[in-house]
Amino acid sequence: MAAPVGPMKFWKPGTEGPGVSITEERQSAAESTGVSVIYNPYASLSIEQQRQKLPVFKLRNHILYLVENYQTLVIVGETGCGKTTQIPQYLAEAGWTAEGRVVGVTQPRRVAAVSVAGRVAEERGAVLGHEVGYCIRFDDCTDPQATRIKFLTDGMLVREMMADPLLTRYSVLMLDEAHERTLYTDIAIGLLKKIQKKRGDLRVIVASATLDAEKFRDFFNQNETNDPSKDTSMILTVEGRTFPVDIFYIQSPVPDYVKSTVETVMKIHQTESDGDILAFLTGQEEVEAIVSMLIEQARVLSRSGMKKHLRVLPMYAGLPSSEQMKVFERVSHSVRKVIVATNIAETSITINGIAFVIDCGFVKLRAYNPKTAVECLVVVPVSKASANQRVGRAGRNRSGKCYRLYTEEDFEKLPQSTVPEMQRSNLAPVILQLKALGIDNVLRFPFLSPPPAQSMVQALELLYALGGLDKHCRLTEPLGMRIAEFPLNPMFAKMLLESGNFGCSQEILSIAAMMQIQNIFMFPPNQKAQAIRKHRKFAVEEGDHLTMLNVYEAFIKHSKSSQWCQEHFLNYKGLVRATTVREQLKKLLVKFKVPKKSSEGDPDPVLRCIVSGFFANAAKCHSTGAYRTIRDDQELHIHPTSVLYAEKPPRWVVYNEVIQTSRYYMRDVTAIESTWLLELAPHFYQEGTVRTRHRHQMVSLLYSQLLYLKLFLFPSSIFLLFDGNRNKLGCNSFKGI
DNA sequence: CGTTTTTTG
Repeated sequence: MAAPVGPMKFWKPGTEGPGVSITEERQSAAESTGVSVIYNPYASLSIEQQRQKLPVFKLRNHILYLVENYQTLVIVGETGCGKTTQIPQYLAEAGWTAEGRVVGVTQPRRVAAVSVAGRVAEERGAVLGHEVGYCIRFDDCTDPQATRIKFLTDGMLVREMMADPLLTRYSVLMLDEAHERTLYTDIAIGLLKKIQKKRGDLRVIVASATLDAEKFRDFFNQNETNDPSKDTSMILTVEGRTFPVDIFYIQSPVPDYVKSTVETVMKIHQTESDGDILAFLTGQEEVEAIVSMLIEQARVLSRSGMKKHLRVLPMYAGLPSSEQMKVFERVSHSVRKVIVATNIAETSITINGIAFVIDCGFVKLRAYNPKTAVECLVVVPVSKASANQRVGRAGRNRSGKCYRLYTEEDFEKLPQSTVPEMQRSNLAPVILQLKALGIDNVLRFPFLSPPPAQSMVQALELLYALGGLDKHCRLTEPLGMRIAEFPLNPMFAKMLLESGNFGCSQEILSIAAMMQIQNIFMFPPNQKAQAIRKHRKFAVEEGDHLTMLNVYEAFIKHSKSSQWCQEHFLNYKGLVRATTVREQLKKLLVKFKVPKKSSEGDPDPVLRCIVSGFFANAAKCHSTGAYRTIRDDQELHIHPTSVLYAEKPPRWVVYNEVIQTSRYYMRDVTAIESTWLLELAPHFYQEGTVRTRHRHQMVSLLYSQLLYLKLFLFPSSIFLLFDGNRNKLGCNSFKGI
């Protein structure tokens, strides 16, 4: 096993060393997405024979026994063990779907729910949507009478609880990929724990990676005695079926992982036999830089007579989908594919045929500063769990190698797992959702990982300001309940609900829908200037909201033509999605009897309506040329993607969100009149100085949860990025009060 | 004056 030679030196940790052995690495590699069913080495066997070959089959009766006797089962299912497709079927065969009951399986991502449902339906010889179905936003493929095994996104499960708080139709719920700790998985986990107390018959199966198994078991265990025979939860491990992956570390730290990635790719290409390469980087810019460097080097190589060619492909979420599809294309034997990707390739997509993985050791994550209520994107070291997940992207169809561009010593210093999303998110939608589910005292909600107290305060303050909560922190009727019903952030929901009063619900619907889609404007690297010129046609001086409205209306006027989109460098799929989102939102407005009206081209009511939802996000331009928020005097700038960027800056603006990268940037910005703030949010802004008196009011709310939090808790000022950061989490969390 | 990790309802 020759390591690459030259400036890049790797070594494989020996079994005697401090490092983990290869087998251990594989065991701790997190589970794959449900898309893993693509690869099937037993395709020539009958479906029944294939099912029996899966590692999980040997444990079929054991699993059924445990589900029968324990309320919660934590399954540590390694990659390729077959748990996602098989366990629901075992349960159905054992009678858990008798008398109209349903076995539900949740997935964090839509595609996974659909593809696994398809595979299971096929195995059962069923038509998808009958006995086996799936339910994701915009696509309910189930039959209320016939469906027995139902795959759904965890977000959908939380939504279902609004109609049926005890999930009475379900006999078993399996939460797949729970170790990913996505926001909705965590909410579902807390809610299921509560439901189990009222429904002793409900069974929960948590599918997780090794690392978190005990945490899940202890969380669900209702046994308060020391007698383990009374435990209500249990762990079961199912071995996987993957190929060995050798891990190599770099000998000494590299100053520039971009350069090192390029060098490592070239070394692999020149010294290793067949097999595609997957490199993990942190962002679009890095990916594109490496792609062009590699193409350059590959040219030099082929000129010098190298027979084997390199096909270099970028992969990130912002890439047009036609470009994304290229990474799945098969290439001839004389070509080696190199895919340079962001963390999209870690869980969201699975590429077959990867033999070599290069891991730069960093990841770009969204984090939330609970003190300033600003989200930021930060590049941080990956967690061990992520690094192992990256390793696992090789070894799916054959043995492989993983090159880590950091030392083994540094690997050991990495945090065990990434901080759960719950602890690095804006909690306003979460709190509202919980309140709508009847959980009034959100402080006592069983969070698997409690979020920072300050995030709670921010969320409660915002919801109060929007009128969704009253001064006792209770959900208001009907406003609060209605805001919660929208699948949107509360500010958008409030804006929509107000749109009837401004006589512009048509326009606001289009704006709200468009704002949910990222990357509407596309910039193909080679035609960037041309694209910007085309985009300028839609721009208006009022700002991004009305610009997006223009785009949407033009799209409709041109009969939703994909060709028209291409000509104008617009994201066709995104625009189609905007129309779907708009339909869904429109139904809710009809339900709440918001009159259908148009301002007939008058921008004024539309802008005022935007302010009625986003008044809290107002900023003023100062003589320095920089903006500052009204709430906190925080310095802000207009994001370079805004149409107001490089224009004469308007004195007052509102924005949808702030994102901190190199500076604090406002995204989706619209010019407003300061008088509108006083007019439309008199409870939030005072006349004269336009300073907030909101906080003042909040502190006067006796007995409110908010006051409770404010008086008793230490405010946090540090971003919580890693679960391992015990001290910081300890002082910021409200657990135990 | 200088840019978007990734999901989900």
